Formats: sequence, structure tokens, C-alpha cells
Amino acid sequence: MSVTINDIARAAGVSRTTVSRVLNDSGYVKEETRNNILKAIRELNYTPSAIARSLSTNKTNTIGVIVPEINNPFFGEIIKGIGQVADEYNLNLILFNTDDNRKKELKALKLLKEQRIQGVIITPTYPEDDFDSNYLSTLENLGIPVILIDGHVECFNFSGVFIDHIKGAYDGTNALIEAGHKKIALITGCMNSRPAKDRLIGYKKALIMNNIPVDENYIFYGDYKHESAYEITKQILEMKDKPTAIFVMSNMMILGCMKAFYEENIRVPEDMAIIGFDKIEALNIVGMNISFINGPTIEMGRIGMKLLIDNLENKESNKELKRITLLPKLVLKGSEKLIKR
Amino acid sequence: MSVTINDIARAAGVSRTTVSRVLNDSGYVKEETRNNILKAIRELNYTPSAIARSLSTNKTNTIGVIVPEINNPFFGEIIKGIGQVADEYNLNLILFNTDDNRKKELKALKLLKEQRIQGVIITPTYPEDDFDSNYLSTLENLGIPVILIDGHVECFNFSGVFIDHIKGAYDGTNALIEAGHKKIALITGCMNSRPAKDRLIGYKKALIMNNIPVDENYIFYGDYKHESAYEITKQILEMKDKPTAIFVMSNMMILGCMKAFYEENIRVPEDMAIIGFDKIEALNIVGMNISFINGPTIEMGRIGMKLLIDNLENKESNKELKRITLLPKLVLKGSEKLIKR
DNA sequence: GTGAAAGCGCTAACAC
DNA sequence: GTGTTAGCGCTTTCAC
Repeated sequence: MSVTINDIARAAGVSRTTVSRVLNDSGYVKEETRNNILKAIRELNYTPSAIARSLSTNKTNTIGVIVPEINNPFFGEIIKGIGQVADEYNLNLILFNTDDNRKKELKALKLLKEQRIQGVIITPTYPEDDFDSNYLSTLENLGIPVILIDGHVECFNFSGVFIDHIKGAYDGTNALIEAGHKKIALITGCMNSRPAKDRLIGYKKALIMNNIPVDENYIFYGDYKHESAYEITKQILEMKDKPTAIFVMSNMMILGCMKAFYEENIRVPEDMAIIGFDKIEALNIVGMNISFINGPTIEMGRIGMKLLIDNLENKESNKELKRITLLPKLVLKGSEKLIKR
Repeated sequence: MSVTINDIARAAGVSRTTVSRVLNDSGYVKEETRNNILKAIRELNYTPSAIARSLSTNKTNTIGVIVPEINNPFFGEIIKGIGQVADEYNLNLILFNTDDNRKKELKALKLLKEQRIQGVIITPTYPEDDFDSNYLSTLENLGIPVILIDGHVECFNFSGVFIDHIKGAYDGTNALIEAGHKKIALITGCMNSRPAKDRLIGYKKALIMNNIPVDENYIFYGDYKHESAYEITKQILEMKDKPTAIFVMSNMMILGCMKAFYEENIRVPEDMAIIGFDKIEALNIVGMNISFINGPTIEMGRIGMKLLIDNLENKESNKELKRITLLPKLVLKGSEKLIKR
């Protein structure tokens, strides 16, 4: 079918060993021979088969990437970061999008293992229930290096890049407090997920450190989706003892809040201050004064990929766990306006 | 290193052929033998090597996907659509993100060819200059089925899914005209790209059909980026004979316009109507009344993937070009407000 | 400097 | 029903 190394060898009048040598720049080859071979390669439009090479060398130079929501730029940026580093090291990326579906995640892992990839970078989706041991054991029995990126998974057995969600939520809530707010509502993400749990801790911590009692009436349980945030926000706006600020646990949910605000003609932050987790590029560019706490997404991808490469290069020696925690940045937009009164 | 088909054969006391038979469900195997083999597979935690299989069958069940901007949800959704169909057919996706860089695109094609993928789906970036024959010949000499998705490439030799940009721009402009607007500015995308050219045609056509002279002073040349749109919009807002509406050629550029509007306290569409190409999910959810013309992104991905599968299945017979053109949808938000006066 | 030969893990005739 | 054998396209000793 397609042209092989043997065709080149024949065309150049050498053995395939020699062709292999010039392909891989290994061992000495006479200048003239090399030129003949290169000429044949050009003329026959030959491209070596990575498949055959992989089988022979037992290395695929391919890594697997699993994300829950490819159309969310948050993950798009993570992949972008991963891709940048992969490009430097000439690694290929096999991508799986799971639509937040654990079943698909497991299928992806299986397919990746068949592909004999060198390692997996995964941003796990949140579990349907708290108990998720089946998934974890699959991950552990994979026999392939696994790097977690900011996962929702409660597990300390894997290396990975994480965000300090406690600190992030603390900083965000604190900024509202410093601006004079005392009645600060919280809209959580799906409480099965680690980030949501941590952010709740950070929120409470900030209140407590500032001697503001935690009022359960101000804590609303969402699910990371904008629809729930919209409903909750409308609810909030009808409270008798309305909060003056809202802390929201995800970028999608900010949109839900904004929608409710927009409908009710609430100005941000004059009528209601808001801080959310993860930026929304669009609102940002447009210039809306939405403050946010932002994990460095592209950087997370880059670091994750570097962790994996480290792991691959240091064969047996350097396999110990490396968990890197990044501090999210608090970005105050029109911060003077965060002031309550 | 890892466990192979031979290990299973030995453990089950059969030949590897028989193991292969149960793996692929081909040929008859005695129930008892089959069970022994399955047991061995389970106990040894065996996963067959797709690499070896690929080499042997000359099929990789992998397709390449090349996009220019993975962190743009527009492409994220295309990939999502591709992935949905790929999942149904158990195909793997090797992904390359090119950052709008033709060099990287070419490198990606080379690497994909090495991987002996079955086909490529590519959303080409726009060319740096009009003459782009080198790129096209690379694509043609690839020897692998290529499917274009809404590319910026001026080429009719490839199958693909496309948007009727002329019709889209015509409809959008027309909607503004029907709302009473006569002075309609246009902010173009990069004019090297096919969509920009087509959209310009559609815009002009709508004006002409309505007996509105095309005024070159109202045509501004952008580059798809929000920064340029911002500058241009500020310029527009200072014109003596200001337009009453703006037609914008990309979602990113809408953001630039909105930013300028926001700064100048221009209300949409009361002070200035705007219609853009491609939706912005965020603004949409928030409920801003930004009308847009929208190609069905996920659907494009799905159709592109199906085209490719068609192509792969119908060996030599059905290889003729299939170019599917989808009509973009005009989505009028708060359409009554589009009315000029 | 170059080639012969074995082998990577699997599939696919073909034989029994 | 099951095994033998010959590859798939490459790399890698080990000779020469």
C-alpha cells in the first residue's frame, strides 16, 4: 500500500538498516549514501510509520488527555497549555471529551491503554455520588502515569496540578468584606466535588476571621450550571434581608446571576456586588465590572504536562508524588466600586 | 514488559490465534476455551495493544483533528461534535492546536501522517497572504482523506462542511434594513479569508437589493480580533455621519464593539443596533440583546466526521467530493428593539 | 560504514 | 474448533 522503509532501501541500493540510521540520525552513514537515501525519501514521498516504530521501540510518544467539557474555554485553555509543551517535546495528544460522564471517562481510559500511551492527563469530572472507589481503582490499576489537573476527585495518590480553592474563596470573600459587605450570599457548586467543598471552607473562614457569623440562610446550593444560579439569584433578590454581595463558585453560574440582575435592572456592583470563581473572557473584554478569582488555566496545562514528562524521563527513580498547588489570582474589576457604601 | 497475547495464550493453554479469536469475536471458539481465555485476560489484567493490531491490520481507527484555537468555544463545539460521532464508531482523536499558525498546521499534518491516521478533519486558519499554494499541495499530497470544516481556505478540491456566509451576511444585513436602518457600518474579518470575502459580498448584496448605495466609508477592515474592533468602533462613534447599525464579522469582534459601547454608554440596540457573526454564549446567557448569525457548530463537527466515515467506508467507489453547505441561523434578540426609530 | 537477522504484539490465510 | 506460519514496518544487536 504505502511506501515503506524497504522501498527506500531498494531505491537507494542499501539495506533498511542504513535507511533507519539516517531516519534516526544514529550511527555513521557515508555522506553519499545518506544523500542517496534522502533523495529516495523525497522522490517516493516517504513518511516513516510511527506505528511500526512504536511497536519496535515500545514507545508511542503519545499522551492521553481527558476533559469533561471541551467546549468550555476553561478546559480549552488547559488543553492549549498541555499542547504547547507537548509540541516542544514532539508528543501527540489523544483527546477524549466526556461530557461530565464517568462512564465515558472509564471508556476513554480503556481506549487510551490500548493505544499504549505514555501517560494520561485528566481533569476528572465530579462523581455522581460521594463514593467513587471503583473509578479510583481503575485509575490506579491502569499501569500508566496519571496526572490530575484540578480534579474533582478526592484522592491523594496521584501527582497533579491543583488550585488552592480554600485560599481563593477566602481571598474573594475577604475582598467583599473589606469593601464593607457583611451580608454575603454564597452560591455553591456541586457539593460532591472537592473544589466546591474547599471553596465553602474558604468562604466560611473569611467570615469567621472577620467576626461575621456564618448565616446558613445565605448559603445556596447550586450545581455549577448557569440555570440553577439564575433561579437562586432571583430567590436572593426577593429575600427580606437581602445580602449586599454574592460570592459564586463558577464562571457559568456568574452568567446565571448576571442574567437575573439584568432582568431586574440590578447594577453591579452598586446594587449588588459579585465575585466569582474563574473568569469569563467575554464579560471581561466587554468591560463589565465583574471581579473574579482565577486559576491560571494555560499554566496549569503546561505544568501538568511538565509533571508528566518529568515522570516519564526519570524512569524508576523519581516516581514519587508531586502535587503542585497554585494560588488563584484575585482580579478586582473597578475595585473601588466594590465598596458597599 | 506488559502482558501480551502470548502470555494469555500460555496461561490458557491455547495458541495466540485462539486468543485473538475471542478478542475479535471472529471464528468459533468452544465455550470452555473461551472462558479460560477470558479468565486469563482478567487475571493478568491484559489489554490488547492497538499498536500491534494497527500494524497488522493496516488500520489505526484514529483520525486527526486540527484546529486553530482550541480555547475558542467555537472550535470547542466543533470538536465536541466530532467527538460524539467518533465515540459511536470507536475512533480515537489525535488533536492539534495551531494557534493560527500555518507552520504548526503543516507540522501537525506531518505528524498525523506518521501516525497513519485514517483521515484528517481540519479547520484551516487563514493564510498570511493570498497565495497559499504550498499549503494546498501539502494537503493534496498527503494521501489521506481530508475533510474541511468551514475553512478559510480557497479550495474546492476537498470535501467538507461549510457555512453559507453570503446568505448569512445577507440575512443579517437585511434584518437591519428591515428594521429601518439605512446607514449600516461593516467591520470585516481578515480579508485573506474566504468567510470574510463571502460575508462582504452578502452585506453588499443586501444593500444593493434594497437600493441602498454601498458607502465605502462605512466599511472598516478588521482582523477577527476584538482589539481591532474596539478601535474601529470608537472611530465609528466619532464619525460625523454616524451609522445607526453595525454588522460585525466575528464573535470576538462583537466583544470589541461592546466594550466601546460600554465605555461610551451606548445602549444596544436603542443607540446603535448590532448584528454579529457567531454567537457569544456568555452575552447570550446574560441576556444582552445582541442578535447574531450562527452556524450550527456542534452539528458541523458531527457532519464533518460523518463525511469522513463515509469516505473511509466506501473504499474506492464513493470518493467523489461532497461539499455540504449549511445555512446559518439568524437569531434576533429583542428583535422589536432592532427597529431604528 | 553497512548488512543480516531477530523481534516488537498482533492478525489472517491456510491447514488439520 | 484450534494451531502453524507468515507477515505488518520498523529498530537494534551483532557481525563483517
